[in-house]
Amino acid sequence: MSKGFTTKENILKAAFEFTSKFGFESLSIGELAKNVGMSKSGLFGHFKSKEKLQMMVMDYAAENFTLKVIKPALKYDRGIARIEHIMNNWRKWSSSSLPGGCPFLSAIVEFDDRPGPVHDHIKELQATMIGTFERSVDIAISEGQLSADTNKNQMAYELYSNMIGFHIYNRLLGDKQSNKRFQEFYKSIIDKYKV
Amino acid sequence: MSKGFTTKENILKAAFEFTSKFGFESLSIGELAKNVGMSKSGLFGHFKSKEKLQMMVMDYAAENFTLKVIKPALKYDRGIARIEHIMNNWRKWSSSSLPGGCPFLSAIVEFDDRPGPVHDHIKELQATMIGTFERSVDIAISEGQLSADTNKNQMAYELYSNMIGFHIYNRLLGDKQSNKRFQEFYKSIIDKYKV
DNA sequence: CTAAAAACCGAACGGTCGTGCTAAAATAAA
DNA sequence: TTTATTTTAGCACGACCGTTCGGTTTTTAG
Repeated sequence: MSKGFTTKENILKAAFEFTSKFGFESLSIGELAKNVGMSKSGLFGHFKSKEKLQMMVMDYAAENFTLKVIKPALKYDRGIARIEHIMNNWRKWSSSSLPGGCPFLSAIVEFDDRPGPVHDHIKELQATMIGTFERSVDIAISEGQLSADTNKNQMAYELYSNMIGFHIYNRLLGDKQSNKRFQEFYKSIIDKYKV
Repeated sequence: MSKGFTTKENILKAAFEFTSKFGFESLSIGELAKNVGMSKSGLFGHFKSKEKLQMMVMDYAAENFTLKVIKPALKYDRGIARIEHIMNNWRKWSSSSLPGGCPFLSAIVEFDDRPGPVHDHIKELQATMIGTFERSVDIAISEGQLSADTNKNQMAYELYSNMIGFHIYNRLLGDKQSNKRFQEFYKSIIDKYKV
């Protein structure tokens, strides 16, 4: 019960890092086995298919995201302060904590045209994630820090867009000013909805 | 001189559509050959490597983008009107003209961690594309429609982010309101910089 | 300590991958 | 029409893919 769990966790960690760098399509079982120092079939035994592996990697990434981005922000005051911490944790997560690019973004572009369980899984994870942002916006509204007629879905969309834009500017284009772009855009979004 | 060009164009068109749906990583020469009805080696002869093929598909996509998004907008007045047409053409291109997802976004996430000529190529193409937006912003400034202290790079970043956000909301999440989200965000960005 | 269960390995399977080679067919140039 | 050139097909290659199976080792439970 214990050994299996440990190695599975090791595998998922390695797979998470690999996926961050090279995407889900390139995540091969043989290569992964080599990375964690075990046989292909031994590794395969932990997941009954590659699809299951992919989905578990997504779950692992989601847990990592929650741990590094959401949870630390919950220590701060409800409202704008918490939103700001979420956004900054997110920015740091995607720019320095990850060994490569955002695995969610990889999953999104790789599976948005491939119907199946993996597609449904990443879609659900993203919906959940966005739901979290919407809830944090909602809290800021009920705390009276954002104007009462703020559309939480719209604002979450805007915050989300800024994040993805930053990620691309920072990672692909290597724009040294991407942090500044992100911050300035964030501020203008908040200002727009502030009371 | 003529026959080769024609078939090469056919191949690139099919590859473009395939890539839009399944990404560059999944673009295999055998599958592509099957799609255009010729042999694997016959197709391969047109491109001396898979990397060259990938880069040519990117060029094809860039031409398609220019043709469908940029060029039609040039018929409209310099300034905000032109920016608006670019953004709307872009939105339509990514949501209905393409058979699948945005091939540039695929290229970005698939190659941002793989150093090499393909990485450099997509990076250059994206920089050029963003440069085009920056120039259209610059025009609007010099026409006196946007305030003189508008940071064109920042504004282009914001327009770009909105576009990517829309693409993901629309394609992966299938959000019926993504068009509205996009339009509203666009308007607020323009308003912020308008004189 | 022993027996049951879980974990792991090595080999092999049918496929597909990108990429060469050679030769035939189709096209263009003369 | 003949010749030169380009285009295409067929075949083979080594490598890797996900997956299965049988057997060995290791871990757990009683």
